[in-house]
Amino acid sequence: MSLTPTHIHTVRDLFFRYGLKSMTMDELARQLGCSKKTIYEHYADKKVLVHAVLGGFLNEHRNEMAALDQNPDNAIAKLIRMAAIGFQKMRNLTPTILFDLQKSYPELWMELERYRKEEIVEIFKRLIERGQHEGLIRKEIDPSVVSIIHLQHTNLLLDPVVFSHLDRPLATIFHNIMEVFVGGITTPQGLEVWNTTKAQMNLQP
Amino acid sequence: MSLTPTHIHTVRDLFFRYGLKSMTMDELARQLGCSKKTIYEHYADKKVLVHAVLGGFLNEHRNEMAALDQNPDNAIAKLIRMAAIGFQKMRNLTPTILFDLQKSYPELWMELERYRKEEIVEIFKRLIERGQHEGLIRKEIDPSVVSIIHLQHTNLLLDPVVFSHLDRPLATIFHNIMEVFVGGITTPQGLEVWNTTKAQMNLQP
DNA sequence: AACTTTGAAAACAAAAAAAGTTTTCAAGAT
DNA sequence: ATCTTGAAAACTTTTTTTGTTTTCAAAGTT
Repeated sequence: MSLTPTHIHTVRDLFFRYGLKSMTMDELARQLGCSKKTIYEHYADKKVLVHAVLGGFLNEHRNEMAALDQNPDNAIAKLIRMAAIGFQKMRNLTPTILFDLQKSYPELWMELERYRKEEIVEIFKRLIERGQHEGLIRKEIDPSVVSIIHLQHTNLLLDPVVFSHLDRPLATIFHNIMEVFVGGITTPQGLEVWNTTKAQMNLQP
Repeated sequence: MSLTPTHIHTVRDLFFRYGLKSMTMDELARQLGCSKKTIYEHYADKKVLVHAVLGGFLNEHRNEMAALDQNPDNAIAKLIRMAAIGFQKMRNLTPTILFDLQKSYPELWMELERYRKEEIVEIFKRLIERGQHEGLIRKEIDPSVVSIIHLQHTNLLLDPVVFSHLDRPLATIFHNIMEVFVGGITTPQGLEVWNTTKAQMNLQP
């Protein structure tokens, strides 16, 4: 048996839904309808499997970001689209899986942290700089500082204490965060772009 | 040290957030800022602790139901309020904790199932009968059948596949479910009651 | 029709982790 | 000064999980 992409996607679902600890290899095999032997033929051990699944998740995001980076939108529009994708992906990261990652796969956890703190922040920093050249973002804004602020905004979604008791759709929370953030960094011209972009946007993909 | 109600509430939070398996006794002690010894002075073993926490959760619900049952509302209003509380409580039950319960504490899982399938369904059945006597619910409705339908409605909230991809607030989902359910069982007079009750209701407590 | 191959299912050993117990020790109470 | 308390940490025991191996039956092959 060959463990198709569909299978690996099922594994991701299970890991994300029940956490890495609760989802044992036996349970995984049972849910996939295959034997453990088959899993171990494709993945040396559980750690490799977990890395493959989360690495895939991260790569997906990396690719989406790269694709967006290609297109010829203005900086503000890009920034918003990228943020939307980031927020959308965040919601899959439940407290359980984050907890299990930190505890049992610290290297992978650090890799995810690094990805966010370095790669993503770097992309946003460059976007903000571009926005400044385009005259859409105010010159007083320090791109390094502000891109970290954005990272912290996305972090808020991971903390169940912050917004979840409000019982608002992610779209609403996203919208408000962007309203503050974009409003806070744009020139009058940039604000116009934000208003038109906003009108076109559809957060649920 | 005495493990105050605050502490036990923290334990509940941790169990609900991270699941029963990921939350080990060591981790629990660490988070509570006490020693395992202290925990074991109050609870013979982890099973007892888990039972205490989830028993408390269930009892809370039982008491809220009993309190509502006392007040002199009409059957429709009661039914809606009770449903609202039930839905509200449901959202705490993440896939992880349900999975861990079924796997590691099957007796407790069965007790929760029994509570919902017997006690709660019984309460709703009686309410529907009362509603029929009050002329608010149609006589063709079979209380036994319809109270089970309601149970199944609440079950839908536990399945992450059903509604969560919609990214709607619980309040919206609740409202729609009740719109269908109440609309489906009421007499014209009952429908009026539902419309006025609806206006007063505030789902976020 | 005998013979391979395949892979699920189950049994297994080895390793890891968690439960539960005991010891240590320092801070506060008596 | 002595006693008590309980966190912290060390420790043992039990349980769970991992990862491997074996069994066996169904499907395909010659």
